[in-house]
Amino acid sequence: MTDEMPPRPEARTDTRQSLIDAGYDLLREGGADALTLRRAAARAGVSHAAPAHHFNGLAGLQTAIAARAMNDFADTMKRRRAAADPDPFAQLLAICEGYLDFARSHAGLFHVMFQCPDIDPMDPAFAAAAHEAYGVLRAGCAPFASAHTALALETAVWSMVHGYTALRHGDPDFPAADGQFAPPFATVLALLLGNVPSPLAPPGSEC
Amino acid sequence: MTDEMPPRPEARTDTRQSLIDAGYDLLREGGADALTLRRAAARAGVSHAAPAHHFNGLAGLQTAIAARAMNDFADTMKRRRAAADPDPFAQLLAICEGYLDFARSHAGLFHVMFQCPDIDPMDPAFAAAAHEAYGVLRAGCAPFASAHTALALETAVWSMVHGYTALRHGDPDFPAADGQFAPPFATVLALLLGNVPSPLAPPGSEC
DNA sequence: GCGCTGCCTTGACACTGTCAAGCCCGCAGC
DNA sequence: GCTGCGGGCTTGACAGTGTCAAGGCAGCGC
Repeated sequence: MTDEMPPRPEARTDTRQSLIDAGYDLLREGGADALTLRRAAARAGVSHAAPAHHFNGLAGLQTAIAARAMNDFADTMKRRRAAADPDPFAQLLAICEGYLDFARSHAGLFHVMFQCPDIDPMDPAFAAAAHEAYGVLRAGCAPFASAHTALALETAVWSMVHGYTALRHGDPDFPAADGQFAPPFATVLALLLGNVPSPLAPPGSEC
Repeated sequence: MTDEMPPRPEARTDTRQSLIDAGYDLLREGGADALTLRRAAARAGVSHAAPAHHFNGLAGLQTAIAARAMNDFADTMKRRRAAADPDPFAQLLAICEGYLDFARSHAGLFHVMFQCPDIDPMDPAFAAAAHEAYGVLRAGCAPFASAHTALALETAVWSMVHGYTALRHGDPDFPAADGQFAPPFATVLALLLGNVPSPLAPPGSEC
């Protein structure tokens, strides 16, 4: 049951949206385990079985919430970018820090978006939001890539920031597997970008 | 597994180990959602409440399983490395491919190891196994790093391979957020390593 | 022999997701 | 106007879950 026009779209989207909002808040306040169909229903003021009429079970609700969260995620990155120095490296770093920031302050949402084994990544709304978020990162990478390295560079940066985030459970001060603390992300990113063959390479590195 | 000696270590570790093995198999066969205290207990041939005497609830069992899985994970990487060309880049790439390989073929275990919000990453057995796994990757990175870039490079590679894996849900052929398919990991890794200031840099690049 | 200490079972509880049945209200047709 | 209908939602039930309390039972020290 997605967005194709049902008879009375308004009433329909009303409780549907309430359920998404309720679940969103549960995840934001209580972490990944706080989301429950029944809790979301109660908070939205409907009966415990109402969600089944709007979503394909728990996984469907999680997917819808993840789509909304992905939009906020993209907004967080954009906001950070807008507040940063116009220098390309600073811009991309700001985007990545928005990424880290969102993961740290919304661990529950982040988990549903990226680590929940049940959501449907092919869901149109989720895919569109993910595409939007990916676009922010892609745009940030563009100044560093030539045409034929663009995809690889985007993949490298996206993987790196995601891995950096996920491996420390959303907490940048979380020690790595060997007990050491990771260097700041800027250092890691510079290691990649400082050496990428680029039309706009940041201030010369050691070579 | 906790190493301090209880009165009858043998009997104790017997069912304890059975529970870990049962849970391990459940995850391997049925994915992340297949693990249940009761199912593990049934498969181990004990009552549904027995696990509570050996682990701190479900999270404790998950942690113990994750520790065992982490050991197998390290073994997978070592095995790949051993079968690879002695060239440093080939060695590190093989390690990373072991990483990807394990994630793809054991998605349930991978989820418990890295994406389960409930396990205790400070658990001694888990931490030791993670340290061991991290050591494999660290050793693979060593030829490319100078003393003062080592930590950053390890972090970069570990983050990159983890992110690359996680973002495609364990399936290397999973399209990225924008529907495109990611370049092979070797390309991405080369983007980082191909230019890292290194005592043993692979075939010269543009600088 | 006795008591004790751990391992484990049994039984119960609240909570979960999901299904089937039915209520209720707005709408189309007459 | 009334009737029939269909979708949104509720109610009620079910199996399955994690966790707790109580107790049985075996092995051990005394």
